[in-house]
Amino acid sequence: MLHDPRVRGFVEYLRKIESKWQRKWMEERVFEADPDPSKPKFFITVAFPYPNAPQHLGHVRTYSITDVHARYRRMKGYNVLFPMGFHYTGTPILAMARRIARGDSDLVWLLTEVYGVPKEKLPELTDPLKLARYFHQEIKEGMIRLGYSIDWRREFTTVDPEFNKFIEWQFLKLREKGFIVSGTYPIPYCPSCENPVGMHDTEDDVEPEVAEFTVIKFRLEDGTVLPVATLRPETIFGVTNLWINPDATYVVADVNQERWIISREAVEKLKHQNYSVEILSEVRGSDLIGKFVLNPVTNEKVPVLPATFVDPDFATGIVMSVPAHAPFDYAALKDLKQRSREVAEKYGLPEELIKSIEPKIIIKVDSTPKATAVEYVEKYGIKSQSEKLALESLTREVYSLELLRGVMHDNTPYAGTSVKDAREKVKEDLTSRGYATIVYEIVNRPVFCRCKTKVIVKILPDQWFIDYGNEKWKELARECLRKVNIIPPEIRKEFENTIEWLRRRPCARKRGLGTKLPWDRRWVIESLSDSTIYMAFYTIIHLIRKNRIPPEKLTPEFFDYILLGIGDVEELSKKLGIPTEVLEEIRREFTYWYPCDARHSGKDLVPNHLTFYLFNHAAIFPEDKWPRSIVVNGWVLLEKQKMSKSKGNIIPVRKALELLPADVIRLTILSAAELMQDADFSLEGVKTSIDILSKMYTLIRKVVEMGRPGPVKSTELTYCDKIFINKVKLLIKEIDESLSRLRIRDAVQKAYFSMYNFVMDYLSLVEDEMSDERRREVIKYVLWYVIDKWIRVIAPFTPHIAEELWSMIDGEGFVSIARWPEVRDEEIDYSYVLADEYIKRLVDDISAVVRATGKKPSRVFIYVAKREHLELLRKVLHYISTEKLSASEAVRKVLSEVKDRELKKWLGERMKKFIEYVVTIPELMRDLVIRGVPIDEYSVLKEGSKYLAKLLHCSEVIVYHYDDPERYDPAGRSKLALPLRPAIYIE
RNA sequence: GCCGGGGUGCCCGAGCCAGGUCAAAGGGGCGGGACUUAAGAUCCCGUGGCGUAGGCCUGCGUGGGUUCAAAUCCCACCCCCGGCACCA
Repeated sequence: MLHDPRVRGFVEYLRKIESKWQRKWMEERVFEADPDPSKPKFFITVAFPYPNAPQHLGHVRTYSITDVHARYRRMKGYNVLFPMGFHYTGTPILAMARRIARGDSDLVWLLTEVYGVPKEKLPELTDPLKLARYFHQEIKEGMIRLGYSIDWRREFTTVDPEFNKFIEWQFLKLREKGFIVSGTYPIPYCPSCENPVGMHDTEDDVEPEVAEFTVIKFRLEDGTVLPVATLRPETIFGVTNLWINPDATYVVADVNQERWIISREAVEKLKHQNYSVEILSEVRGSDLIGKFVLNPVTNEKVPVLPATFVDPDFATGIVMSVPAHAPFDYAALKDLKQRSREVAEKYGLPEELIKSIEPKIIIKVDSTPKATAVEYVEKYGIKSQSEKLALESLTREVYSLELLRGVMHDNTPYAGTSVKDAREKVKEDLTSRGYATIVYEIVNRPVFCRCKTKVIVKILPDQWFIDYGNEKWKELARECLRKVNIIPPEIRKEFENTIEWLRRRPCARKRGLGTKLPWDRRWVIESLSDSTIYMAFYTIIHLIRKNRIPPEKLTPEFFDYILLGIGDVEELSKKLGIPTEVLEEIRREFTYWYPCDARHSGKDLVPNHLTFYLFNHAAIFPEDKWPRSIVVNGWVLLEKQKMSKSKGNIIPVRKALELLPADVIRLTILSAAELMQDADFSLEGVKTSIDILSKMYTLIRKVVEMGRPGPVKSTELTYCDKIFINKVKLLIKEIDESLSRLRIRDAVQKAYFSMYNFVMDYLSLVEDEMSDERRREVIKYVLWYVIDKWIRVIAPFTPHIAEELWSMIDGEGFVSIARWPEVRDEEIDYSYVLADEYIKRLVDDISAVVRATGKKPSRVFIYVAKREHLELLRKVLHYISTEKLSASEAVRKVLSEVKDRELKKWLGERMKKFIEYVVTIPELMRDLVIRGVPIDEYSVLKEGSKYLAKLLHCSEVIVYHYDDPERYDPAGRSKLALPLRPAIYIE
């Protein structure tokens, strides 16, 4: 398609004009916005890019939608500020640079082959900051070349010293309010890399799942602790014995001043979880078999028995056995009983002891005490503890069954308590009394780090958290959410849920770029935490720079005054040595622009960034500075496929721009889907976009070449002209409505495709009138009227071609800042809209007849009903819509009201037909009729008979009143005429 | 598991929140026609079934229900996609 020379030519043409207009916008500072109290302001922002790699089409969507929104508002008369910054904060930039330094071949391939980074640039990109700057520039260039209407004077990065001071202020504020807390935090960790591991750092991208285990201290007679790890502490009441792997190696160790026996593998893990562990000696698992331990809760003495399913690499390597409620335990017990003699001999135990162990039921399910595990194991015919997979799945089933429907049995102190509650209570009770402690373990283990080391859990001490779990803060966030307009409304629920989910969240790390915690400089504020109120910074940074205010003067008092209006200007001025005018100017700029009227982002940021955005605004700013609206959009697919690095099906912005003009890229993405849906970027779509742009361009050019129209009197307009003009007006109004709700795809469809079709339809109807000189002038007038509006309407979507066309019609200034062609409802003459609907429907009907009969029409006769009949219809429709009557009730009611005998008879004869017909009138037509929009069927068709003939491909259309005595009506069809539905005869 | 979103004709995709020309917008593909030396582009017609007069029948994941009337409302079920955090 792109090889077609004509397409190629048009594409080249577009590219040429695009750089031209981009240059002009820049030169004339069209998008630089300063406070202007005479205009309503609109401050629009979008999640800033993270420059650890170039951008691809997925990013283009969010920014393009934002740009359309910005441009639309600008044309609607708002003073629009659309700024952009760059997010350097965090570790991915470091990781990227390190991987390049290591010569990671996958990454090198991705960068050079997919993203088109020149090979010779790579060495430079091993420096994180240079890497960020490099991609920053590339991304910025892409944005400029895509025609985004950004005020670049306000650009900043999150490592700028001025920004650091701003974030310091934010964190001091949060801390003042008690929203920053410190504590410990368990995290998946690679002991070899000495780093936390997330999904991206593991082999096969597995997300390591950390779970909290309760470790209950059973004790030998000498007080040595055998710690057993469990997810179900409430089952402590059903313990019959402990399990130890006889073949594993255990150690006796000093753990936090107690003597513990744990598996050798557990030693390192405990150390990473802040236990002090000192190994005293080693023992074999088998040496522990047969010993008795004391259950700290029930004070029962239970034996230690051997089980092969016990994994020494899991938690402490010791397990408590609850055969009634744990399938593994029951299976192991069964195994043991089967070879009780052998085992007894081997470990010197009384065989009776083994034989005497029976599952102890401690949980009721649906009010019946049940040995759930026993039931399941028997039901599924599990033969031995070595059937690991089956037992794991049974464990899950038992777990959820008992969690959901289980209640503690009468033989426990928690009788009647649900399993769910009992679990918490027992845990709480045991830990507070020192009978238990907490150990974390990776539950989906083994998970391996990319370096092949097994991932473990580490507890980070003294971690700093943002406490999104704080109930008071949550209430503020909920309030903030209630006040904000969410587009599209469907995702509001997700925000609501997120607010409820959120708990405290680590907000600082030891590595990465960013701002240091002001009260503890070892920590760097993490990226999702320094990006929550930065929109405010856009409003002031350019002034900080213009006035050459050094970062050290950007004290908390400075921001308190600028952003919150706290403090005395004179005093502050004296203290900082900044003139009061300057301080006041900056304060004014902030108060003019803030709050943010629209915040855009992809839907991935709803459960984190966007929700944090609400939280932080609610915490720091007064209500009048809270966000006004949030706009969320879906992904971009490539030929229906999800874009992914591994598939290599990523189209970087740079490459897209090499192939296609910006307007085409924009239009393709914008028209592919409505906001929340995934937009498929396909060759097909590209083709369609180029196609419609070129058709539109050719058409408008043709109109322009006809020359400017001279003066035309409104009386010279024909019925057809007026229909066309009013249809266009209505269309523009609809586009406006769609755009105001950001139904961009719908707006695009209408602005390009519907508009083009309207114009083409009109042209085909009037083309043969062009020979008449006067008529030609009028048509030109109509067309110029329409293209003037048309060009404005497409400007938000494809601004470059719009500017070019605008200059072709000698539009004033830039179309980018021209007025939107506002259409007030009063300006639309709906009688023409109704007439158009009427004609369309009639044509449809006639075509249906033609099709059904197979006749080729030469003459078409049309018989129209009378005005009084239309009035009857109007009444019926009115009753249906206002009094909620059924069609038949409404018709009957109207019939009863008719005084005129003729009319009554007319309706009476047609009752059944009329009722059936009423229901079938399309919505738009129905509304227009109810509103009393006038239409004279006879004159509409009379005036339009020539056009009708054209539309129907027949030689003549003859219109009669249905009761015209002179009418030609061989088939007697005229009596079938109903209001707005004339009778037809074809020959 | 928890929480969200969704299942529409050959395909993509509107419509469903405010039930009524909804056989279901708009594309795409396919078939036919016009134009052309031809192809492409463009335009017209058709695209569930039946029908020689604007009609009828079947239909919007499955099964029920409410209603004069349901793709649209209610209930149950099945299936698909996304998020679940310290990662930007």
